[in-house]
Amino acid sequence: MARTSRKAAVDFKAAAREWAENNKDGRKPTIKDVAELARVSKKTVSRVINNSPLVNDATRKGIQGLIRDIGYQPDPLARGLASRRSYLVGMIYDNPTPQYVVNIQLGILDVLRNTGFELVVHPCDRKSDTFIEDARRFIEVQKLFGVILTPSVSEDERLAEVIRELGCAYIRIASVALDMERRMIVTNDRAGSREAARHLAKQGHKRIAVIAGRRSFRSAHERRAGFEEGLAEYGISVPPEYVLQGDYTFESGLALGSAILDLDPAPTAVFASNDEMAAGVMQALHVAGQTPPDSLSIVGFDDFETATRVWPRLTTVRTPAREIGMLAAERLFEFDDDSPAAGGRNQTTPRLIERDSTRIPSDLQSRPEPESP
Amino acid sequence: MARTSRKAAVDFKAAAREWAENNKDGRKPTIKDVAELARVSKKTVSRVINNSPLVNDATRKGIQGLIRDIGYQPDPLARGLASRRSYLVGMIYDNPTPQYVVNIQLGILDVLRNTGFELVVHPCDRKSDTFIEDARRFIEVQKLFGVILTPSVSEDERLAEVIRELGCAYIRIASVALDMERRMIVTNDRAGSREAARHLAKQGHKRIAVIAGRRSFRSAHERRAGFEEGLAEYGISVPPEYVLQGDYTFESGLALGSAILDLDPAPTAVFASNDEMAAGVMQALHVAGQTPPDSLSIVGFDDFETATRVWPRLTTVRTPAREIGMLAAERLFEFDDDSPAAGGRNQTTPRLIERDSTRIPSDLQSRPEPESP
DNA sequence: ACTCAAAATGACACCGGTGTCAATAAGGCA
DNA sequence: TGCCTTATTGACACCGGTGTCATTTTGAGT
Repeated sequence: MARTSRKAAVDFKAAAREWAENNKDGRKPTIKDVAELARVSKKTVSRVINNSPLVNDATRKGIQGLIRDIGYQPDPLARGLASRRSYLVGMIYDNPTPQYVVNIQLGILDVLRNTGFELVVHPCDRKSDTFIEDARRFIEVQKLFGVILTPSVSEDERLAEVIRELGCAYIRIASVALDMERRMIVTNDRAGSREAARHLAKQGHKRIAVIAGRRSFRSAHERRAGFEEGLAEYGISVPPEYVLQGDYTFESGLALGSAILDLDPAPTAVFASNDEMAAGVMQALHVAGQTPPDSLSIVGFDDFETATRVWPRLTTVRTPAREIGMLAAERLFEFDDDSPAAGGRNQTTPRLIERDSTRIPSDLQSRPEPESP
Repeated sequence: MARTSRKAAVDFKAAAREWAENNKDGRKPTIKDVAELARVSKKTVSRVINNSPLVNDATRKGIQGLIRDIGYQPDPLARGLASRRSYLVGMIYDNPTPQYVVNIQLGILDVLRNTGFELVVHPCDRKSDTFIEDARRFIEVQKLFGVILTPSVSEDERLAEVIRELGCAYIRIASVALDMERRMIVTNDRAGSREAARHLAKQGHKRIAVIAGRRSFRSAHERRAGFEEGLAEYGISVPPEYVLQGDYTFESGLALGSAILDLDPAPTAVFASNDEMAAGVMQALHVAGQTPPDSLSIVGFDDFETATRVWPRLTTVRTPAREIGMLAAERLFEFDDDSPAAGGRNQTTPRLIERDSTRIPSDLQSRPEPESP
């Protein structure tokens, strides 16, 4: 018979039965109950719960079985109080685009499921002069295990600094590396819009307008820069009068859409830095009685639901929001892990989804001129 | 000089200064610190924090000032551990429509802000056979202060029963009263779709199709019933072959949209039970080369973003999701309050938003026949 | 001044875990 | 076999609040 421990071996199965019998009133077991049934100290049970290597294997197995049998679950509040760190992960966001927020949340939750960690959502307003203090209090008071920052708060260096000061784990989701690699999930927006540009260029477009995103968002620069890079590969450049300043809202897209109609010479295509604005310019065309993409091809960015709801369906660049959420959560749990083994993927590359809002420019008769770079 | 307390009066301002001086290392104050500075017991401070009426007014004022001055914040984990109830509110949802989820969340958070409570999101899958157990564990282990249930899990009676057993506060958001009034936020979907019906009837439509929502959702029945009620006021009824069974998805709307085109005689209008399906129908028309609302008027339900992104913009019924979230959170905090004074509003009535997807049926020449009921 | 109920406050254990450090057991080696 | 290092375990205080119940004050009434 295998030796289990130097003390008289405890019959863990019997202990579980004992609990079942003596607990007719359905009290939830605590660590003390487990310890007594297993005839060990609370501390040993605690070690098992926390996967401490300082436990004899046989002891561990037995206690784990017992825990399973009687359905013990450590109290996160007590654990949090004692260890000064809760079992909560915060998601701090300021861009309330529903598609984005929800998908990131779902991605994070995919990873959190069954880990005992829970997700606490915390919207904020960067324009508020107390938002940093609010976030600090949130993190400090709740003793968050970690936080995930999404654009555009994720770009706030002061906030990041505060979080670092607090010693809290964090992951920043952004379109460019703003921090140590292991603390970032970067969505390669630049590569994505490069694809968008190539797509239009291949179709033969030459006169292409760009609707830029809100200046204060890094993604706005990345998307625009990537797009111009892509066009440059085909020797195309965007003249200043062809770049319009939007702010990522549908309304700005709508307004700028009609502005585009007044451009002379008229562009044959437009790249809107997100789907909302793309939908806006599409609507502007409809209002003007046009039927895209006949006179104007449109490409968006994000591939949120809107892209497939509008008509014609939007050719756009897909940002895998849910996957991004998952990656962020995964990396968050590796935050303190310095081993070279750690550090999984922390980049996602958006990809072009071709739909119906782009086509060969009307001034080209039959086929495009695919002048490959 | 006003008497403040029977003991030698404590100078709370001086106490605050004392703290500032002796705490160069920036330790966060605990209840013990406050108690010592105020020369009272921890318990008294605790009473002040919890607004217990058992504290002398002068004492209370002083301690409150002190708390403010030194920036004391009670530790939610310790409070939760001791009182067996955390400062977390859970939102349990299964309908991941981003618009809905985010707006409800924002509404709840509007109310939670600065209360010390935080929102924990918990999506679930009603089809999973463990979702009830999962939810139970979630609530029990986290010792949630309360939960807010949104459709359609909110309709699950077994879940509600489990929550009741746990003694947890809860509010159910649904389209009909499934529970005690004070535990419900009901969105009067029936009244909303009645409006939609009246609108079409007033425009002169007679042959009107209906796309029903997912059968297992109460809202599907309410919306359909309300719509038929509204039509009935104008002596219109919907023949069986005009009601199509959808499932609230865009895809079902798309499929059913082309089905509608095959109907003979063709309806002049269709009521889709939500915007997603309405958008689907609209897209089906576009695919078929039609231009709504020329041959077919469309009205949706929800007024999510999609409604204004499609072309023509959707006439629809607005459900004030954010407001619903706020109401739910407000009622949640009154859960145990039996006073008749308690119990604020717990109903919201959607209202019709007229846009561009409905018009006088083409077979009527100039003006509608507004046969008021 | 004395009595007593009501008002205000405090003492102390406890919530359910973890951190620290000491104590004990086991295995390797001279 | 005795000594020393390593592996395992436990004792106990403590995290920062709240619940219970006793104790002290206070103010009205006589």
